[in-house]
Amino acid sequence: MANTIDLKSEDRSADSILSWLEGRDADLARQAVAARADGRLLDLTAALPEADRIEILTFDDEAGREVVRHTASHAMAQAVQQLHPGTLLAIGPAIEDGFYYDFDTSVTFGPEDLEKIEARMAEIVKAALPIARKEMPRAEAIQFFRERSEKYKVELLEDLPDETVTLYSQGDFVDLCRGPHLPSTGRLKAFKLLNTAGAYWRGDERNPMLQRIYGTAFATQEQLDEHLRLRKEAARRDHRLLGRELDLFSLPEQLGGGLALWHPKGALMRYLIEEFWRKEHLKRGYELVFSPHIARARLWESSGHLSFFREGMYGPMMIEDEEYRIKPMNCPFHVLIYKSQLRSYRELPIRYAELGTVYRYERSGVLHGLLRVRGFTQDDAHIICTPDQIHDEIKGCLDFGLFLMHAFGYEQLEMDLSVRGEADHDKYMGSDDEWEIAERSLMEALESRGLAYKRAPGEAIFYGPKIDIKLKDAMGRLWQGPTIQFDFNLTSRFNMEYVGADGERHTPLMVHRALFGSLDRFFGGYIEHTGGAFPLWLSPVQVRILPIADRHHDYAQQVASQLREAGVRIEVDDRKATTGAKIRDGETQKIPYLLIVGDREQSAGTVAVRARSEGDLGPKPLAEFIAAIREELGPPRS
RNA sequence: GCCGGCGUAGCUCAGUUGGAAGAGCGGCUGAUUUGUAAUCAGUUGGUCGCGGGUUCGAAUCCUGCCGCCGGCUCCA
Repeated sequence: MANTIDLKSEDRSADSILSWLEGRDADLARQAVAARADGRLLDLTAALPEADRIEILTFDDEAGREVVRHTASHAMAQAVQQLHPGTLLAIGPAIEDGFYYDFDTSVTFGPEDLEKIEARMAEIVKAALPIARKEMPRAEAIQFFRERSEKYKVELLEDLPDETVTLYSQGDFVDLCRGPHLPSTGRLKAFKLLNTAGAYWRGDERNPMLQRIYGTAFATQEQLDEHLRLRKEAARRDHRLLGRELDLFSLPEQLGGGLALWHPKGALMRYLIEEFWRKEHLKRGYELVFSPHIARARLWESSGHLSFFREGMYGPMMIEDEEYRIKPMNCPFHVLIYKSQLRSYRELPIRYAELGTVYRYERSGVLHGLLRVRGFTQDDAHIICTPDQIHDEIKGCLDFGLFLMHAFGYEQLEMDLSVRGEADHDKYMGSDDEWEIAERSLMEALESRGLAYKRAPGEAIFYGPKIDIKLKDAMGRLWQGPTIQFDFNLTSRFNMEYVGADGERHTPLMVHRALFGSLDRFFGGYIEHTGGAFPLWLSPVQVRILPIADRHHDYAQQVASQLREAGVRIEVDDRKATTGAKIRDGETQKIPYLLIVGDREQSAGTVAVRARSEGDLGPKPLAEFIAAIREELGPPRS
């Protein structure tokens, strides 16, 4: 947390914040990276501000981390320019967990280059170069960078609105930068360059391709080591590796990019997830529907998808001279079900839910395991209701989403409320009234549940505002979770109506809602979250029985049939292998319980229980074991 | 799609200067009858991603495709 110091009675004669702080609190001065007063970030080299209070930022503050990483990115850029003169600089910001810098250079950076650059950075750090801030009129800065042929910097400057800009320099290196920065390169403690990648200038593929180097920096070597350990752990948990090791799914080349096969164990898990999902929906008053994979192109014209989602859709196929398309979304089908009759307000709310498989074109370069595919199943639902009902419906969606995520062990959630931008209301569908009621119902739902959320103006989709829930996984990474979106587009395009109590026709409100989003992606993320160690209710094999020798096979089968009767998914490892090898295989397969049975168990009618990653729990009567796990055999309860 | 890297047995990976395709794991067979994370032996397994070229000779060099990986962009 930021250290706030009252300045009112302080002696402000020191020539910088840093020297003032050194006289006051040497410890804090060592850890300080920047300061903040009146909401403005300041370099430690700046003079003490007029403000009444000052916050001293350290690496523990988010803004402080950014300062450290941004300074690291400058040190990297300096190292690159020293090693490869003529390299042009694009941008080099701090990002979540690290930083990057984009370069325009004729050399191609490989892993060896990263080591060399890192070594040079270490020299720059050792030299403890003072970092100086300089204000300059924009025109002068343009002239300065033009002389150095830094065309990207010139372009950035030309787009800046401010008449005065700031430059930061350290040794022979100068960069356009808002700052703040550490007072000296010597204050960088622990950093590491991670990988290289191509990146378009300003993210636009019509622009030149630059070379990006990613790195990260921390306040201490221990923190950096921990971060690198987590990265390694994440790589070890990669769902593509676990998917093969646990025989859950595959994406064979012969099948085509972005198309997955669910193997029996993965399919069983998916079945269990879907069964849970369906039951929970029925419990909450949803009605399940099914829809086909293709539809006349005209339907997609009516819905507008052929205009605003065209690039995501696969090409036409002709059926009896009529153009059809594979569905990229389920919404129009649900709308047609709604429109199959004239609806009364008494029927509302209507909640249609479907596990609908959709196909979307994704460029080959973005495909990634199950997380990014071309065919996937959405857990889609559309709620159609009156304005009176909308508040309760949104709360219902939110509660449902939170329940489901908790059921899968996601405890840390972040909420975004995406609303219209201030201006430009023309580009959005729906009336001001509709937007107001929609935004209010979303906001109230979040607030009634005491959830902290981030309001994001301008982030709404053109057809309505939405809540996005993000999940933090076991390795601290954020994933897209449930989304609750208003849709003013389809209600209007399909002229959806209901007859109100007044006998008049009204346009209902429609909410599009997905909780898993994509079952495929959710499953991929869940594999990484759990590392393949699934809870009992989802484990394809819940218990494996390991007879010690052949003479125990009969007893093992007896144990197996009793467990099977109790509804446990079991296997008997009757291979001719040592018990050690069987245990190792069971642990590798991440089976929750291994039951070892030998002479002692056979004569006592017990099983020796070994729990996944907990080890030997000793012998237990079988009935006792069954009673102990019975509660966890089924899905979580609401 | 673009930039960069990679592609050798089911998996993980060696393969020197262009000169007879290898190991471990897995699979199969046999022996061992096993007590809490790998018993031993034998054996099987290859269009060296695909096509074209250079060469007396190509896994190795050149070239065109395909796929995968890290990113860019977009999003579930």
